[in-house]
Amino acid sequence: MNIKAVAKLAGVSTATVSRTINGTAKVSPRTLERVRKAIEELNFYPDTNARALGSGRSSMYGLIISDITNPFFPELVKAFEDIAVAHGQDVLIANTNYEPERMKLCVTRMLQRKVDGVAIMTSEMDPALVEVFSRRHIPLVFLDAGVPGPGVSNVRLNYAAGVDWAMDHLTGLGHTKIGFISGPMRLESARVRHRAFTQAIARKHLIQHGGLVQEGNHRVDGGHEAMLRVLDSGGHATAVIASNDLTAIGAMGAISERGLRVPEDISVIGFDDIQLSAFTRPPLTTVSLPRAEIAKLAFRALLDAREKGGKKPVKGAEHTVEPTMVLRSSTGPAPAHGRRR
Amino acid sequence: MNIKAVAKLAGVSTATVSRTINGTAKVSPRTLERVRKAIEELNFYPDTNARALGSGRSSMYGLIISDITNPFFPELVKAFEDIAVAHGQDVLIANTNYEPERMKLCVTRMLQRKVDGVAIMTSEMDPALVEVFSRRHIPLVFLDAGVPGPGVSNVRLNYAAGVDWAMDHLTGLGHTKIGFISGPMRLESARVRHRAFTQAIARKHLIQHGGLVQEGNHRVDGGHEAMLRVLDSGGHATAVIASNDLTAIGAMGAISERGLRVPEDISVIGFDDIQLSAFTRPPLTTVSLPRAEIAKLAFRALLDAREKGGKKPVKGAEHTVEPTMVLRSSTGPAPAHGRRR
DNA sequence: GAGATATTTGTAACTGCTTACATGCTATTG
DNA sequence: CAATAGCATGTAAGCAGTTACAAATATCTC
Repeated sequence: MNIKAVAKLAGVSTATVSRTINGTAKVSPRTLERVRKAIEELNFYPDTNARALGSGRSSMYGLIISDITNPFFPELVKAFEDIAVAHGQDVLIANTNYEPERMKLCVTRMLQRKVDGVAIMTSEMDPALVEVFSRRHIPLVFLDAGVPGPGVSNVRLNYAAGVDWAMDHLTGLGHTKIGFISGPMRLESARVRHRAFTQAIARKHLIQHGGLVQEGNHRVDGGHEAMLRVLDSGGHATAVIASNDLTAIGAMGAISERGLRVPEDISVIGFDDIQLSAFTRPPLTTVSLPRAEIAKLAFRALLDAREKGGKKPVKGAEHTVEPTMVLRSSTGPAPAHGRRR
Repeated sequence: MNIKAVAKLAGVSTATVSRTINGTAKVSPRTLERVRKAIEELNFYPDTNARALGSGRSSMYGLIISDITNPFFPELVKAFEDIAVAHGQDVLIANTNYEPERMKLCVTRMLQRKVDGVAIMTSEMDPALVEVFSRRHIPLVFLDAGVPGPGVSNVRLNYAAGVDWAMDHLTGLGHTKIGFISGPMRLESARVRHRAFTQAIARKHLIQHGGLVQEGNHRVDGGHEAMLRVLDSGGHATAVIASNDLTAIGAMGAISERGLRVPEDISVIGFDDIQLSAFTRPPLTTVSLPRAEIAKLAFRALLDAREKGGKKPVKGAEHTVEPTMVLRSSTGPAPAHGRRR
């Protein structure tokens, strides 16, 4: 079952069949109808591999993430895939497992499959790899990393706005001793968030005890341990902002382990709004990063780079995604007389 | 950069290069070395699309799941992908979104890409689709669905053993009024679990109040509502088994909403052991379905079908995965004088 | 109605790799 | 040492499409 059979049945050449399938050139209504019917009758669909070989376009986008097991990603992946499928594209997903080493493998896989573009939604990025893709005119889009260049776009998260929002919320509730649990500081993305926090503190003219800022690892266990350090630091925190929801969940565990209550003794704010955060006890107040929108913008950036660019790569776009605040029950008024010990 | 360039540099034919890359035929050590060096020097890697076209094998497996956003799947997907990548294969993931209609689209995508096999880890299965694949000699593996046939394997979950385990645990703690929250009964997989529960009840000679079994939807909200119905049924449950962890989480929410405590008033057991279940309050006792093992068996089944089968499809295998009990803190002794109201 | 122009269709080269078959070369054997 | 077998390699025909270019047909203009 191939294009030749269709051509024969329709009484046209294979070129005409190809053209009607792809719409790459005008086909007269009469032949179009005949070809359509032949395709229908034979239940034909083209071999994507042959198509890719012939045209140089694989109809496939690469999507590189850290770890699908991290609850931040599934929604992103799904949204991306939905859009891609709607555009007749497939998606090749690759996990780096947070290992820069494994990133190379991911890149190789993408190159071998001749993907039409790659969304790199992780921070483990080696600038040398950008080169590899741009040399082959493969559009790239990053999540909050690097700078747009020829064929390279970026979806920026307005992290600072999210942090400001969280801070306003907390100070509005009377909190002044506010802790922060960062992600692993070796990641640029974690440093950005950390910086946003310290700037917000400065803007609010709050004095900051050193122990109120601790490093986590973006996972539950790291949040747990970091929170214990915050509690033991003598900073008398009445509120904590965690740089993602998993960290916040770990922090809440640590807090209740110490016999304190959320939010009566300590308020907690997370980041991301993973599904789970609606079902913790208490439900987590968090700054939502809209994954569907990120996916949409990322996909569009890749698509545009191809369409506008043609052969020559066009300057990539930069979009900014605004987070939104999701108020649930893990935040409340600062305790009247400071935190009980 | 193609195989011809390598052949030229190494001073051999393209056939020889192909053979050294794929190890499909003996190549003398001397030429092998020369070709290796040429490949290295040119930093060559073959175009997968061309390879697929030429050989008929795409080095790609399909993985059909319901919804990557369901916490059951990420670990499964990741394990499957890890193994596939280790075998030099890629994975094409498709979500059905629980819609049988969308399943067709998934299947078409798989066929167009000429996948070497498909793991169908979802219940929305139309037997007609099996035909589509088997006609093309594409191996299939199901998760707890259908029967093995030519080229069709199955990874079976010993759900009954898991339910028995949960029941033993609860009766051992003195519980006699045990509720069950099922998945959506239109799914075969949910019916299997439901059946396992009623059989276990019978085996234990427990009398069963009708209201103790309620239908959920495998999601948190369904568990929440179903649990409210259990509480209102007059069945005086002191323990509940949920057919997955999300359901159990919803149930715990409903319980505490009613001013009851887990596990002092009601014990709760989940199924799956999703990551999250370790971080609920209290941490959830659950029956773990080892996703990594499922993935491993599924992949192996597909691989074996190809290797053993050659052209003619070989009878598929059936493997059984045994769940294990994960004891955490959501289960405890039955309240001494029945449940307080 | 001839010539110019635009539109539709066909021809065939090309994509990069695999592989059946042919060929040449080196051991083996009686 | 000729005949034979076995091994390594080359030749070239696929695989199933796409697309540049040529050819054929239709439409328009004066």
